[in-house]
Amino acid sequence: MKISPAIEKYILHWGEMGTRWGTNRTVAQIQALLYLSPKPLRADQIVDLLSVARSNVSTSVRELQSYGLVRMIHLLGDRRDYFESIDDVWELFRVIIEQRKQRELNPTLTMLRQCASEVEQESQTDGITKERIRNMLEFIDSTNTWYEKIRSIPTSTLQKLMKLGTTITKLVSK
Amino acid sequence: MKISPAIEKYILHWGEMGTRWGTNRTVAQIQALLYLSPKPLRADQIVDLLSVARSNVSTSVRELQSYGLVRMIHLLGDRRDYFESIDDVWELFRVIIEQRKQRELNPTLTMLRQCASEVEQESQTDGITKERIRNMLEFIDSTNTWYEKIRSIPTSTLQKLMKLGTTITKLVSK
DNA sequence: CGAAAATTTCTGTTTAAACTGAACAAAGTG
DNA sequence: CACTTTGTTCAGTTTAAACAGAAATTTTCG
Repeated sequence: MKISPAIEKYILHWGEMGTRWGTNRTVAQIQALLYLSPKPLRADQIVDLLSVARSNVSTSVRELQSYGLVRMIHLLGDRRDYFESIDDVWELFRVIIEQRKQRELNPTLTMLRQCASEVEQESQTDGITKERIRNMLEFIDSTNTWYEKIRSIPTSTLQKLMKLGTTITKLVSK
Repeated sequence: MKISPAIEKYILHWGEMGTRWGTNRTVAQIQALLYLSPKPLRADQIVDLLSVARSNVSTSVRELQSYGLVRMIHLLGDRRDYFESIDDVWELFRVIIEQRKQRELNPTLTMLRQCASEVEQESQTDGITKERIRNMLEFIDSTNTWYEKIRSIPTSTLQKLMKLGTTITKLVSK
């Protein structure tokens, strides 16, 4: 595998986006590379293609595996580790969303529940403040339960739902 | 306004989450503070409450205003600037999502379209790679048009839709 | 117009994370 | 069982962003 100009552009962009999505550049670049690669790649190949340190690849790949975005595989008669990314885009984003739920939504929900209950005892706290905490809790709680319903829906159904768009709103408009 | 233990917890948590959402700690903390505050606050009050430098408040508040999350207001006979956050949680998240669309989705879509067209000319690039770029483009394109349909739906309708959950899927299940 | 108040801009420092390279460990191979 | 290959861990360096404090600017008002 060689990096063509178009592929390079993809990988570089993905790396930048990665920093906005809670990982670092290298991790995102490796994911992009593995996603685009028609064959699984070895660590030393990633080193060559992306010009990063061997140790960096080792830790980055481990991170990607822990997210469930990348799998390690082996070939018969070859003891080196090969890596491949999930290639189904829907599955890819399911995994990412699931991770973000675990790391962001759940802790926030816990915090808000604590705050909401603690703040009720605080007589010095303004009623508006208390209401806003309740509102935020309710909102995060809604998105959470919504997501928990949505995540089990098969990809094909989700695709159809997205195509529907605003057609559904007629059902609940009144 | 004083910072009670519960409010402090909220603000600190929000600050941490902010770093995962593309801004820095101070910006997120200020937004949290303004959201919880029953009255608009001045820069010097924010300095006291959060223990950050005046200059830091100045730039952070500007950033929040540029996002459209915070408004500057004035009181009669008082030339100092007061700041308040959007207090409707749904509106809050609409604005955040809109920003992220501008900063992440749109540029990615542009990049993918370029890549998809460029890569077609590259005879050295594997067919699988080309297909994966097309798939990613299609996916991002779908989420984009889906969002553009969704964003104009009034909050009340969205709330009802979210409550529906998986009930809708029956409509498209076959 | 000049002083005081309020805010912004700028420069240097701090901080946290990413990254490298070397040392180390483990796993085959002749 | 030495030697090579492969992969991991660790300590130190680099880098980029956040932040503080001072200086500069703007605004207001007597």
